[in-house]
Amino acid sequence: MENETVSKNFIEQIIDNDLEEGKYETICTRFPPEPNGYLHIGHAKSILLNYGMAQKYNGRFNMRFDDTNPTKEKVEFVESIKADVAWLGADWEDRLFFASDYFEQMYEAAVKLIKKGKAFVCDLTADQIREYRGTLTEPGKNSPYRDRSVEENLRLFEEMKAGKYADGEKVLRAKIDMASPNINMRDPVIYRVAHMSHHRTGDTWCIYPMYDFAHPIEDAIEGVTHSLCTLEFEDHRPLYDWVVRELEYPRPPKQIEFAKLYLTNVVTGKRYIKKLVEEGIVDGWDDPRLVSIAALRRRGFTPESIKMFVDLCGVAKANSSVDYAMLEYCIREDLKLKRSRMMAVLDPVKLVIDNYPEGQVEYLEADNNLENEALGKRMVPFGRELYIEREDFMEVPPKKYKRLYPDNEVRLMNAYFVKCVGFEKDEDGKITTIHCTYDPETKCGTGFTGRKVKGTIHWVYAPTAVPCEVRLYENLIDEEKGVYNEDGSMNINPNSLTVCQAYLEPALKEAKPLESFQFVRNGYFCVDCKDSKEGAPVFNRIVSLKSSFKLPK
RNA sequence: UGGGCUAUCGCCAAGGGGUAAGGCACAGGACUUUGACUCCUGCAUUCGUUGGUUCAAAUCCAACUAGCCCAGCCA
Repeated sequence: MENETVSKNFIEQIIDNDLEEGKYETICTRFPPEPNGYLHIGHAKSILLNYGMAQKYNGRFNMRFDDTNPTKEKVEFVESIKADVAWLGADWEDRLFFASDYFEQMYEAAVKLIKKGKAFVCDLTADQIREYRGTLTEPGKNSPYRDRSVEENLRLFEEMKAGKYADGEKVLRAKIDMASPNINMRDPVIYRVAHMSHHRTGDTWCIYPMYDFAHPIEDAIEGVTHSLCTLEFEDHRPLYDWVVRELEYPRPPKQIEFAKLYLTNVVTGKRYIKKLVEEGIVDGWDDPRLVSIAALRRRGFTPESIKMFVDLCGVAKANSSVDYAMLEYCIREDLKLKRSRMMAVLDPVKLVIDNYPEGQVEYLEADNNLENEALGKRMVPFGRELYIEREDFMEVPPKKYKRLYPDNEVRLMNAYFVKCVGFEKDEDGKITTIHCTYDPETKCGTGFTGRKVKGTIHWVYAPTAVPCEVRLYENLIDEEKGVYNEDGSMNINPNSLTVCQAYLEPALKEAKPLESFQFVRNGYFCVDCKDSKEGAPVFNRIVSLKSSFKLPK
């Protein structure tokens, strides 16, 4: 129903059109990563876009590893990519494919091209091929091997396959047009020799197809109808179409390009992440300050929030960089109704209720989430000695300050009104203890309306408080200066990670890895899936709450 | 100086001849057992620039300008 007013993006318009014209009965999309690294937020856009289109049009979505270059690929990446895609909720059902499964068919396709006189074996070296290719402004010139006979090409290609030639000695090239203004059409290499063990096919092959040749074939074999990829492949589309046409596929797939997703103030470049890891600035490619899928998961982002984010960003063909605040908005929006709101004190100072009986403990009822009854209630211990947030008390309050200060009364969330009657300092002037009196009449839930207070603060009962490590993350990058300098260095924010020794209410001790909560006024937190040991969990701050009152420092 | 693509608010982004949607961000205000949430209100006389066609142009035409991508036997 919310889609009624939302206009269709350009890809949906193309699909609508194709369906109307009867080009395809049902559509099929795919996510085709090369297993050569970890996935990040940019891949999430491609995954959710491809999957989303298949869903929307009741079509199919394939998972396919584009493993045509054994020099760069590893099985570990296959597993991590599958896990990330599944976590995001893109369901490929039983359609998990590998380009390497099609090597035989690709070989046959190459032979077909040779027989049609559309491909030839070339003996030029890599350097020579580059020279012959021409430049952006000058046309290239034909390879001297371009006019070999079909028979000779067939024989040579067969020998390439049989392992008669060393790496780089010969390649198979498509015969198109060396004078094309599009460099991709200047007799592109479509097969190269690489004596290397492939992570799936082992040593069966020593020739491997190039992306431009392999990709359209993969799509065609699987019956992909709309092959969605990023903008840098626009120039490759004529070649994609050429391959599909020359190979005479009956229902040719169609390549559609969209702009990559960039985020402001984050580091996505692999070599930069490597540098950050080496310098010890982050603790790995899944450090919660990074935006790899694994990092976002570890930080506490949900698949739903990432889906919302991708949807909000939209799809278009203009290069753009989305404000990080948009991602933060999405996770807040996703978590606010479905997670419990707990009390945790990040920077504790002791509060003593002078008129509360020493040694007495009572259990107070608290809603886990005021707006979501389904999350239920919990009992929170309360007594004479509490911890409250250091910033919730000020000896000399600034204007509009609503929290605790001498003679002011506030509500202890889920408990009673307390009034500040004094405080203690150490020799450095640091507040050590705050003294209050409480009013039993004002107990939460009794419907007391006798008087009102302006502020509400959170607390934990000191004797049962759970000490715990809490990590607060901020932008990894100094916002003012941008990510990179001309010299390739990065503008790292020195305060991107702050570790607090916090106190949690007892219920939080039971939190499990990846479980997330809202800590009242401190934001959303998630149990670190890596660093949570037995005893108290380690919490990562996912995102802070918006705050319209800034404490003067 | 070759080819391809792009240009609408601080950031995304609709709109494709009939007089600028929406979201984020931001700023006010209301409400409040979180200074959160929620709820109101405000936020492009103007669509890269300049001309042209038209009763009417962000939308059509022309010429500019700026940005991104392409010269891997990477994907």
